[in-house]
Amino acid sequence: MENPLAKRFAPHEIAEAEAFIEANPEAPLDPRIERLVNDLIGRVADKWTLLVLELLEEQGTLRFTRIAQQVEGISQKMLTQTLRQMERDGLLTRTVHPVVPPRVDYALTPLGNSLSAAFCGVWVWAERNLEAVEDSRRRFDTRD
Amino acid sequence: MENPLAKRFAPHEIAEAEAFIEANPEAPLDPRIERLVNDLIGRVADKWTLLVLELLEEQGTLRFTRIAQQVEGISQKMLTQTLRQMERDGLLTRTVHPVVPPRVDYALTPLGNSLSAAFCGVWVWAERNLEAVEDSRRRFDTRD
DNA sequence: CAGCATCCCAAAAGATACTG
DNA sequence: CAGTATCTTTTGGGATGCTG
Repeated sequence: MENPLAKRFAPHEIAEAEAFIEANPEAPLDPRIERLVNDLIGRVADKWTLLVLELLEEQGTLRFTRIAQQVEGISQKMLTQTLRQMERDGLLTRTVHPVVPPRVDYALTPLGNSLSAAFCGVWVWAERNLEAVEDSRRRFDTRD
Repeated sequence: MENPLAKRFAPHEIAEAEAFIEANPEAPLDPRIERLVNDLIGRVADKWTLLVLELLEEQGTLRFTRIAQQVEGISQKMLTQTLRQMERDGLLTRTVHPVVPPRVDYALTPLGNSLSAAFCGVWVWAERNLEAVEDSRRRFDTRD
């Protein structure tokens, strides 16, 4: 199994931990929950996932080939993999139309849209601070 | 060179493009800038980078070994690499104290703190939606 | 068209040993 | 202590062929 921890909790266990966190924002997380959150962050804070997420957010429903064309540099294998993982995590829906030739549509779920919104601050940060970062990199590379 | 695009722009070129973006939020980005932003996102939206960022945000100045202890599962190689990249991007400072045994302190810069703040929404999203995601994964794994 | 399967190579990550 | 150097393992990703 890809993530052995993913099945150790009943939904109510997670819900209780969640409620506890909400009530005690300064309390340290349950290590198991912390690990699940870190795993989740690890999956969504992925280059391809982010690019697909933003593309679907901007353009709505898209077919496999359209996504492949617009996500620069992604291989078909990684796109398939990324889409499957996002589907598994509930970020998008995959709709297969029984026609010839086959047609498969991908679209964000409300959960996917909310994640995209959560990342908005990071995109804004990246655009706002691009110059500062590039400056820092130049300085670092030319230091004695 | 790690990123051949990183040195093709003078700061004022980037600044002008930035201003244009601010003035035309719906206009498509200059492809070169878009690429730089994507590269930057690719570096900061990295599992280890995020974990180190949050750790330093919460605990302030930390030494190498303290970070290694608290970032679960990171190897010293990846930690060194991650810290160097973050330093290069201007997210943190690395202070070497000339003592025996050696002591090296790491602390976020204002830029690093602002990135951490930008990621706040993502952490909140992950905690809030952990249960929904885990449910989705269980359903996906047990589908017919 | 939208993929899955397979093979292969390169790059990234991990484990371990060693050093100023 | 805070790394570097080295070696091994894992993963990423291109290429190709095949299928419903």
